[in-house]
Amino acid sequence: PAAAMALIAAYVRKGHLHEAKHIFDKLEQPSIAASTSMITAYAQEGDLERAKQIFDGMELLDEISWTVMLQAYAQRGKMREAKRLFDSIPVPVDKGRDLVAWSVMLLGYTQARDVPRARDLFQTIPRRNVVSWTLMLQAYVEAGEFSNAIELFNSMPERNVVSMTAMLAAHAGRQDLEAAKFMFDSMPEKNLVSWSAMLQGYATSGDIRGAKILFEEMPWKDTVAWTTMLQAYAQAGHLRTSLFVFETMPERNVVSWTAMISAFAHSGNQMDSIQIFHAMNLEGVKPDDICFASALLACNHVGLLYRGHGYFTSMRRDHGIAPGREHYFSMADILCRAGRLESAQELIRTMPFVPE
RNA sequence: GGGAAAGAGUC
Repeated sequence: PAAAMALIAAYVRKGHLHEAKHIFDKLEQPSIAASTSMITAYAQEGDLERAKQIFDGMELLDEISWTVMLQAYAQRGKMREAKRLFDSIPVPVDKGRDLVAWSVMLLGYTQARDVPRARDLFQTIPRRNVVSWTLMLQAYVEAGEFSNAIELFNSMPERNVVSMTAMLAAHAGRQDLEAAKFMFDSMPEKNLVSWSAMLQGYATSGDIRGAKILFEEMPWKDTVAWTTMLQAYAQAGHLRTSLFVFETMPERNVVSWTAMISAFAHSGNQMDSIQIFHAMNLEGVKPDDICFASALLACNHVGLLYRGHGYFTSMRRDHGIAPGREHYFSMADILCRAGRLESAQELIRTMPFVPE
């Protein structure tokens, strides 16, 4: 049973819902933890119905199972459902409401760009911690309410490396290199994310020289940092250097590959993009929706009808990815360029989105 | 043994 739990947790973490379910189904008396893991697994798949089914079938619920179900709704933007559930969570009179549940709600409103509700909720939290404050900061940042973000940051009772990095990243996002650097230099503790955020600050400000210097000073580098550097060169038009970074980095994930595909496509080398896309498949790195969008864009620009169509159909068939708007539009564009107007119209007519 | 905040790719 304990071993089964460890297995389920491992499968869920890797996104292997089927394997997790297989083990879960064999348990006669699933523990709260096992059921909670399965809720997480279904929520990851976007299958809220099954997630709720498990939740409703549980005899005992604890703080974590409530919060996981809450998160399932909040992550999918179902804030009305989330709020209903939140209000039905029993609150122990002595301890008060679980802070994590507050955080999940706050994050949900942030992702919904609902600053008024986020602020209301934030002000209702009886004992805010640094996570609550950082979430509220992020709500302002993502809604573009920068002066509110600054004001909140300055009034935070406590800051840590995460909240300071969030503020640093906000400065970087506005290309305020001075403010970002000032924050970076004033941080008593820096981790890989802080360094990476600073690196991104240089990159988006077009200071490729500063980016390179910082990159070489970094005490640790992961794939995110390497890809940021790759992208910095690509955006500055240094395609050769970008490719050099790509070939030098110790590991490449789907984001690094996609950055390279786009770098070639944006510089007019669409055939190189397509070669990179193939090399990625040969390496066994699974393309995701964004990667397919980039590959389709490259096909579109050089008018590769059959290849483009091959990618488009392969998305669902081989990778289980539902084509989104941009995939349909790219594909329709490819068809148009090839003179297949009626096929293009048919595709747009049958796509599961409202055409604009 | 299961839950919350910060950094990279498309537009």
